[in-house]
Amino acid sequence: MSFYITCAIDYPNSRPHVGTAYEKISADTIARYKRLAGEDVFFLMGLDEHSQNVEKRAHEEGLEPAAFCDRMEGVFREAWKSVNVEYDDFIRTTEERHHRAVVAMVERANASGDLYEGSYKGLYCVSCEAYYLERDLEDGLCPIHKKEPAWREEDNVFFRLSSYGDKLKALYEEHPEFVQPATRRNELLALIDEGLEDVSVSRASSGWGVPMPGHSGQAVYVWFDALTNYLSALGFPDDTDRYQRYWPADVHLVGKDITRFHAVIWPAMLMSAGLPLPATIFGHGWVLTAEGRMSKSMGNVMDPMVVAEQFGADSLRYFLLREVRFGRDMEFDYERLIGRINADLANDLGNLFQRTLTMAKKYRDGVLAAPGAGASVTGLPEKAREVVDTYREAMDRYDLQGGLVAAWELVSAANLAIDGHKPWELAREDDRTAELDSVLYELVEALRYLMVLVSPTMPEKARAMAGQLGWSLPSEEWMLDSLLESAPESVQVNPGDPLFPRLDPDDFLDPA
RNA sequence: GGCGGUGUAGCUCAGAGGCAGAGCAGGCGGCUCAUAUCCGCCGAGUCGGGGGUUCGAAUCCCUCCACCGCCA
Repeated sequence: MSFYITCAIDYPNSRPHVGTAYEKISADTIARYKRLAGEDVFFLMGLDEHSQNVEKRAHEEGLEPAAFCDRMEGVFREAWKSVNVEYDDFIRTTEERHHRAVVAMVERANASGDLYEGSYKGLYCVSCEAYYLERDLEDGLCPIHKKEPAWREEDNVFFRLSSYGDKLKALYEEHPEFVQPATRRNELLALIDEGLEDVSVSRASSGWGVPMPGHSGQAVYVWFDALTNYLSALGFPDDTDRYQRYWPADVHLVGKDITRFHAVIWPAMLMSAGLPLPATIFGHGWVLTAEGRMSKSMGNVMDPMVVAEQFGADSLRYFLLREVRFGRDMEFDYERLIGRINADLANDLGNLFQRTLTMAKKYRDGVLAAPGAGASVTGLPEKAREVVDTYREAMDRYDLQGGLVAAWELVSAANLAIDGHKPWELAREDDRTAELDSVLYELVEALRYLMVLVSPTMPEKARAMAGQLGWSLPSEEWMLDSLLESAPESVQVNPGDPLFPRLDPDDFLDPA
């Protein structure tokens, strides 16, 4: 089975922040999980470069937009690398392959009779690249940028979104999973029920953008440009192998603020073009700070590279995914981050690894053989299988938090089993060596399961665990099914450095 | 203004007619393999307020308050 997952493409007019990274980390974790589950995964991200803000920013930097974007591509790629995000393709909307796809989508919509010329006039905020109604302004200013919008009137091309209401409604009803989480779906159903209005799909061109076919002086506006990236990365409009394998997408992962465009305009565009629809639009929550949403205009951004450097990329990833139910907003707070790292990673998981491997080393010189068939001594193998089921069930619903919670049930069970069986006592009793062998082996097996369950969220730490467990299978070959079927005959473990050192909050938090 | 959501322990939240729960934080105890870790025990919370239905309400109904989202 193939699995195609995309992120929103980002405006490169400023550096990515932790909020942007959250989306990529979530998508990366889903992609890695799907690979574990044995699926043929394609994971896409990229940049949305045709924005007037990008153009403006480039000129402020004294660069041509194209050169500026080339530079920002490096900045984004470096940021994603720093948080262990690995994608299969990186699409830029200024690429030739993308232009061809955009033109094809416009032509298809036109051939379906869904485009027409009209005139657009109103108050326009250049920063938002959007028109405002008088009543939506605050003291005559754009509510987001606090700038005065300018009166603008222009002839544009319009898309007949209004004629897709019934089809979208039917889509939502036949596929309740199309928009997730449910709260977003409810909002959009209400929106559709109120009646959709046609949308303008072109703008007067400054030369930066895809020229609107058949309308000189006009550039394709954001919908037909940006949304189409999901197709262009697959080679559309050519009938490529990639397109055949991966379209339609399984999930478009986007921020809750742009879920609407992905769940209304995008499927309408695809219907108009006669193309299959994606299975799910998932609207994730925002990363908030005490001052509100993390965003450039709030001036409260945190650089993911800096946070990853300070706390470890995988620890940051764990925190972001474990802290709240996926889909909801989360508050990014250093005290909480450190609390999670210490409680869950250092104390529970890290210490479990350390104590288990130390005992294996001390009592059996690190070499453990599989006990004969039969019921386990600790119950851990049975627990592990149960946890894997819960884990898969959660992850398949994109409940990334639930997957981690399930894995931690095994962590708890293993810590409990150690206290229950007291290997240090068994080691002193000559007639109980077989029991000690079994206990140690079952514990190490539990660690092997944990290594795999945790690998989508913490790929780097999973490799470190693999090293200590003497597990040499390359990460590409890690799969849940083979994990379940092939318990090793014997293992040779080597305790190493603590996986997650305990953090002292005083080292990170201001005494003030 | 319309639609929807939320309000439960110090904090974050789960529970959706049948004895108020989990994790974290805090307190006490136990263990010694371990990263001051792990294990166990410890909760006098008007379940936002008020009214109602019911043998029984965090849970269902009405109403009010506060906050949030979407739309206008």
